[in-house]
Amino acid sequence: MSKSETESVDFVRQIITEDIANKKNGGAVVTRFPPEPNGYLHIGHAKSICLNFGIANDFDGVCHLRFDDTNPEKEDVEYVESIKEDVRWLGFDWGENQFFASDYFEQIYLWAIKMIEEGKAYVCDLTTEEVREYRAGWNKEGKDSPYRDRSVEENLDLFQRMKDGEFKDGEKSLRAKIDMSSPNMNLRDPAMYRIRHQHHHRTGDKWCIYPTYDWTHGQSDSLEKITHSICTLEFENHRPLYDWYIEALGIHHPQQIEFARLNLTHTVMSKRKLLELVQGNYVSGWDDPRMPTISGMRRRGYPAVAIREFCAHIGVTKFNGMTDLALLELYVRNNLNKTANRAMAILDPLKVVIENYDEGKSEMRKAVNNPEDESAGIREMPFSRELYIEREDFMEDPPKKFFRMAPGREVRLKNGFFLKCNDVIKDDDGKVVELRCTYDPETAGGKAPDGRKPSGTIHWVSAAHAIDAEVRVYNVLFEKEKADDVPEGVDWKETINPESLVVMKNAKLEPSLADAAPGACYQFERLGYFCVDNQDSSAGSLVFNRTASLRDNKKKK
RNA sequence: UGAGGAGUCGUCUAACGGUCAAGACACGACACUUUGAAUGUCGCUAUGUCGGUUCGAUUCCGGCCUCCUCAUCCA
Repeated sequence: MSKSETESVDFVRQIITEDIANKKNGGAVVTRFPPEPNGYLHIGHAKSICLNFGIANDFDGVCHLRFDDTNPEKEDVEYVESIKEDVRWLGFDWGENQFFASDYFEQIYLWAIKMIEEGKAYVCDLTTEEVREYRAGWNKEGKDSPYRDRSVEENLDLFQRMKDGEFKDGEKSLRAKIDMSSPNMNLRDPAMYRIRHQHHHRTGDKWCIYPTYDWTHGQSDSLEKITHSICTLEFENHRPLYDWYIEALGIHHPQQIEFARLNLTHTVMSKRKLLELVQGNYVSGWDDPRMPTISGMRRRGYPAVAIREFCAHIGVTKFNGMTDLALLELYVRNNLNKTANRAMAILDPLKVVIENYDEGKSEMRKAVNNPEDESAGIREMPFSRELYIEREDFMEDPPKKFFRMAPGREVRLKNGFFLKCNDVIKDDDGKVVELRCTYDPETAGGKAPDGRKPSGTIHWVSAAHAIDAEVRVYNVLFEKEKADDVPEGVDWKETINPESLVVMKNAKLEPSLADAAPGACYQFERLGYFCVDNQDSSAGSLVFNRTASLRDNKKKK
C-alpha cells in the first residue's frame, strides 16, 4: 500500500511525526488494534484498523493485533476467528504480532503483587453497590473504603487466597489506592482484579481472578513496546489512570491518543445493539448484508478496497459527528463501476412477444462486458421471439418524462433492436401480463437507418434462454438518518425499515451468469451492483444480493 | 451541581496568525450518452456567541451557549 496521498494529515499522524522528529522511542512506531473478542467487527472497527495499520505502514512501523480478552463472560473463540478473518480480508497483515491480553495474566498478576507490596493496592470487601456509594457523586467527595488500610501482609495473604479460589464471585476485589476525592471518577480507587469463577476461552480454568481493562490495557501496551496507543474518545477520562498505572510500575510508557469513533447514518453501531438485532432475529446473523459489520459488508459485495478508501477519506479528528452512508456507497460504486462486468437481469419479469420474429429462431447479440475496461472483452447473449423486460419499464399511461416502453412507443433494447409495443394483454384482474410487439431488423446496430431516435433504452433477457435466480434487494436498515433517535417509550428496533430486504424470487438472468462464482460482483445494467451470495447460492439455484443501486437521477415526478 | 473533550457549508474534512475560508459527498441545473449509470461543465446561504490580544484571528486568551463522555468488580 502506498503512503497517504492527501497533503494534509490527521492530528494523530502529526503527533507521531513530531515524536519521530524528537527521537521519542528512538523514532520507532508501534501501534496496535485491540478488539475484545465478544462480537463481530463493524465498519467503526475498520476505521480504527485502517488508522493503526495505516500509521504503521506510513511510518515504517508495525501494528499488532491484540485480543483484549480480560472478561471471559462475554468472550469466545468464534469471535477471535471472525476478527482475524475480517482484518485479513480488509487487507492488513499483523505478521507474527498476534497477542492476547491473557498471555500477560501472569506478569500482570506479579505486577499486582508489586503494587500491594508498595502500598498502592489493597484487597477490598465492599460489594459493588457499596463501592458505588463510597465513590459518591460527581460533585461530592468519595469516602475511603474501611479496608483501605489493611497491612501489606494481610493484602498479600488475601490476594493469594482470592487467586486460590477461596472466595465467591464479587466477595472481594483488588483495588488501586489512588484518591477517593478525585474529580475523575476513574481515580477513586478503581478495581484491578475481580473474582470470576469462569472458564476462559484460552486460559481455561487456570484463573478465577481476572484483571480489569484499566489494569490490563496499558500494561499490555507497555509489554509490547507500543509507542502510540490509539483509542476512541470515551477513554479520554481513563488516560490519567492509564498513565498512573504505568508510572506506578515504572515501565515503558506508551502515549494514549483518542479520536472520534465512526457514526454512520441509517444504521446502528454499538455491539450491544448489533447483538440485539442478531439474537432477536431482526437480521439473519452477524453477516446479514444489512449489518454494518465487516462480514455483512463482505457478503453484501462491498470491496475491501472501497472500505479502505472510505476510511482514508473520512478523516480522523476529535469531533463526534455522523458520516453519511452515501459516502461509503460512493466508494463502493466507484470501485465496482471500474471492475464489475455488466450483465442483463430482470428482477420483475414482464413477457414480450415479438410478433414479427420467427418462432423457434434465435440469434446471438454481442455485448460489451465493461465499458470502463476494454480488456474485459465482450460476450454474446441470445435473442429470440419471446423476451422478458422489467415490469417497471412499461407504463400504459406514462408521464412526460418516462423514457421507457408504452403502448405505441418504440424503445431500444440494449445490444439488440428497436422494439415497438402494439398491444397490451391483461388478465382478468386487469394486470398487464404480456406485451405484443414488433421489432425492426434494420436497427441491429442500435441505430435506425432513417436516424429516428427511440424513446429510451431498456434491458432484456431471452425468455427461452434465461436462467432463474433469487435476487435479494437490500435497502437501508433504518430509514431515519439517526437510526436510534426514537421518541420516548419507543423501542429503537421498531423503526427498522420494513423494506430493508425485498426478495425477488422470479428473477430472470442472461445465461452467461449460470456459472457465476460465490462472491462475484456484476453490474446488472440499469439496476445496480449485485454479487453472488456467499452462503445460500449454488450452481442450480443462484442467489444474488444487491450491493448498491445505481445512482438514480430520475426526476421525482 | 464536578471533571474531561468538542463546536467551520446540509454532511465529513482542510486552512496551524496573513490573498476571494478550500475539497469531497449530498443537493440542483445543463451537456453528452445504446445503462435516466458513468463522464463533463456550472451552481450551492459555513468559522456557535460575546469580548480581548494583534496592523491582521477559523487559528491565541477569557466569559457564555450547545453537544459528547464519565459515578460497571464491561471494554
